[in-house]
Amino acid sequence: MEKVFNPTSIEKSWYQKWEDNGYFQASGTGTPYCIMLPPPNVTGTLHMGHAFQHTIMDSLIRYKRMQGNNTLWQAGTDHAGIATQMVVERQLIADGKTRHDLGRDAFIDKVWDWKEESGNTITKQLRCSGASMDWTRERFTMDEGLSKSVTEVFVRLHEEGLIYRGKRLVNWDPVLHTAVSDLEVNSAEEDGHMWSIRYPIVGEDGYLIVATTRPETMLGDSAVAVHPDDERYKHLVGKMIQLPLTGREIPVIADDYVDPEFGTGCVKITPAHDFNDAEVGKRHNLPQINIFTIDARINDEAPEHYRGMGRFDARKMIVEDLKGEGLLEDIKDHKLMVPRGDRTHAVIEPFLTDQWYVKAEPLAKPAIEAVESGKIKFVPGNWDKTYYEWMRNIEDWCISRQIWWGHRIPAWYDDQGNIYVGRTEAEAREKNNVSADVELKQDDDVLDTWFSSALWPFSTLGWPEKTPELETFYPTSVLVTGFDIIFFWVARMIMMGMKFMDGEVPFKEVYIHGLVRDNEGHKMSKSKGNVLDPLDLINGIELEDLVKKRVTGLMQPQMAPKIEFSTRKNFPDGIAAYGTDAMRFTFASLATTGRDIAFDVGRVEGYRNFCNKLWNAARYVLSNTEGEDTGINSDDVILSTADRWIISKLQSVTTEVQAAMDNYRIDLASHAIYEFIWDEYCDWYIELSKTVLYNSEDEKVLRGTRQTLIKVLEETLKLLHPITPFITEEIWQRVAPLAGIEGDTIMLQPYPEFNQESVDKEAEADIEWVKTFLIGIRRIRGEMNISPGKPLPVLLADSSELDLQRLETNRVNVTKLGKLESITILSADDQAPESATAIVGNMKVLVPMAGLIDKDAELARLNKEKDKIDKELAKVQGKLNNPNFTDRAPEAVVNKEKAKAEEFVTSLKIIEEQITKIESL
RNA sequence: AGGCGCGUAGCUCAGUGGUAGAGCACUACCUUGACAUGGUAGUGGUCGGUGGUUCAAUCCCGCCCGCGCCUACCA
Repeated sequence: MEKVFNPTSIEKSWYQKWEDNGYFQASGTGTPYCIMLPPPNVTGTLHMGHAFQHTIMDSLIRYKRMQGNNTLWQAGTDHAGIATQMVVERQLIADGKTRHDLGRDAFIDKVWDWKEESGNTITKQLRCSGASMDWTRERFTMDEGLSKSVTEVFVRLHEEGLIYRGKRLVNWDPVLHTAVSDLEVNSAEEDGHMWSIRYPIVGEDGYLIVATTRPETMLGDSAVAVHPDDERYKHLVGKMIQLPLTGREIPVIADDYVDPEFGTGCVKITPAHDFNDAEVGKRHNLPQINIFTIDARINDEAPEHYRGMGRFDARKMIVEDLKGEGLLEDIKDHKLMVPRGDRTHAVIEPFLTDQWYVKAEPLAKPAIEAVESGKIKFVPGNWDKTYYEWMRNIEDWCISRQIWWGHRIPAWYDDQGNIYVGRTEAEAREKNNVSADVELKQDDDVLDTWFSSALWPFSTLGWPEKTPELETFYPTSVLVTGFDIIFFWVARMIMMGMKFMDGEVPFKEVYIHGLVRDNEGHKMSKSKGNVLDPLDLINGIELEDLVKKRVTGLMQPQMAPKIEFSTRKNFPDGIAAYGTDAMRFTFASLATTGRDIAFDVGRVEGYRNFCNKLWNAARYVLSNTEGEDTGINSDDVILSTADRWIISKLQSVTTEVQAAMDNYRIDLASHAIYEFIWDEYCDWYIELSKTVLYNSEDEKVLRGTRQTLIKVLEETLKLLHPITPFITEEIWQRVAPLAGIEGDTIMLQPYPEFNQESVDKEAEADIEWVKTFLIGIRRIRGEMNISPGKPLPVLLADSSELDLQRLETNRVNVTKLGKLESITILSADDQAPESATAIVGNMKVLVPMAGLIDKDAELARLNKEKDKIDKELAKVQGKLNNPNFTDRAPEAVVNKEKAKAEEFVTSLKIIEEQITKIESL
């Protein structure tokens, strides 16, 4: 083995081997365990969020697989309608073309080409992250089977009246020329103005003043509303208003919607361009006057000289014109919430169109109950509140999109505009008795991408067919996803799953993880220039390449210098090739529930070092066992105390890791293994094993230590494998034969189980004694500035039988590891020389000071120790002197405190004696 | 406006009703035959503030301060 762990050379080949050998496929035996991969955008690339999420899922899947479950990790990608179409359209624009130049069929061909070309990027990158998903079952939301599911669901919902077509206001993206759902609109506060406009009253001299943030919509006003109880305007209700600039007359109406306290208490009502106004309009039978084209330009409903103008230009002109007519009361600066499309960032326009909707409430009801009843559990639990909040106030879902890339809506129209829905055109005709000579035209629209995503848990398993996979793996075990798509995806999967799988939930648990942010807690984004690419953490990147990557293709090129500066500052040496395992371990250790993670590259480095530590431990083990007699298949061995101790400790860590994994606490699992490997196995056990391997001549003892080194390492590798698959496989391949284990891969080995028989409390206590002894010596060395290599004579005073017994079994250990020259046992009568002291229980470990130790330094050391114990003792005694405590606290707690007090008193006594002794020198 | 969450060492974060922990960073010493991507020892915290419950609160409850997110919004 190489001296230094080199991830690149290790990781190369394993994934291919695993995949080629079919290790990722469900075994067909054991309890079914299934995770659905949240399908990434087929034309996308891997980002930190994926890497984080996939680390969690892969750790769970590998863990469950090793435990003997029938595990399926369902792979696949999403067609991501709008996002993908935009990418291809952008490519066309580069050639000076639009999709309309190509026509629908040619354009869709082009998108498929692009999907083929780039679609493998994401799946290749997924493989780099070690994700053990079943590629043989890979699905795409627009492949044949899934498209069939989509049609089936649409038709069935339509038959039940749960999908309908309606004309109403939608969120319209004037750049994309499509409707989008509420969820695809993000509102944010922006600076704007509030214009107050005078609306003359017909037949009177006065006017009403209305305030608006969107003066251009006045062209579509149908009324002015006041509050019914507003005394100021009561007399005007029913009168008419001369709507400026249009020549139209509109009524004054009374409606509770108006807040009399706000502004003048008069509101212009524009039912075709505002969601609230539409409601008011409905109540008062007001006409909806649409004044916009699909580009949000003024249409022919408006006075001629505004026609064709963009909405923002029209706004300017209208304000000017009002000013010219003396109808502009005033203009104030005003902050308002501006809705923008999440893809285009264009201001979304409430727009009157015909769209398809899913009636949400009947579907939401059982979906709410599924969570209330505990059939679906959120982890962490508090996310159910978010879910309920959304589901209980759910609005009908607009599912039609006026784009080309997606599942075309299975509805046909005749020339009278009648609608016929069917799985095919033929079925649509048949069901509705439409004869063959009537010409039908299919709806041009496609479905919202999330419509097909909502079916993912059962469509990928073969629904509507009753496949064995569906039978076996539905309901799936856990869904791992970010809170940002609870509404987009999780809620809709639950609704659709309950609906089409006979009330069965799509998954039993939903593990919600946080967002991956940069090391300062900021959201990673191209425009901020703080994006990390998981592949760069794995493979490394030179500074210059990193800078280049971050500053090219910026929407705001003026940010480039700032980004370059911070990049050079944060990564002066670029990024080292830390490897997949180190990256995964980092994500695992940060995977605490319910919290975003601030990703610090320093952590990755630390865990790369951990990999190196493990690597070198393995190197030590192998170099001392390969070609040696390990007695692996014989009982003719003697286990040392240290052997029995580490085996016992292995049981604890196994329990701890399993408990953590079972509770989705991958962070705790990774910490437990980290500590075991570094702090127990490497720091203590390997060091203790050296005293055997380098000194013992007893073959049985040697065999015992050799086989313990091997066996514990082998088990530890298995414990760790779900988190860091590559390094564990690489080492395991060398270690397993020595451990007498057959198998082609660590992946399919049984996961370690707690074994009561291996628990050895006596050995644990013995090694604790050794540790205390050695730490005491090291402290004296460290604080007295005694060189680590200098052999020390040591005296033991007040030693008990047990101490002496432990000394005998561990004499070599303490001598070698403590670099002791000699150990002398003092009897009660012996006069101890002036010494530095360490305390092991009731025993004093003395290092004579002659020529070694500085008096003042030792006094300082002792006094520091004394202060510490004084404080602790005072605390404990305070408790014990409080009758409330001794009376009311549980006996066990009181006894514990008493024991502590005794211990402190003893230690204090020893230390005080020492202080007196040394002071008198 | 409503909801959720966070505030623990310089930084990033665990944690527990009963002596505050880790990684990184920092200080000193050490190239000892797995590993300097290392070893040994050490520095560092009134656990945001304030009341309450309790024998005992960093942990449970109330209020306050600061920060973040989500949902819905008054033209």
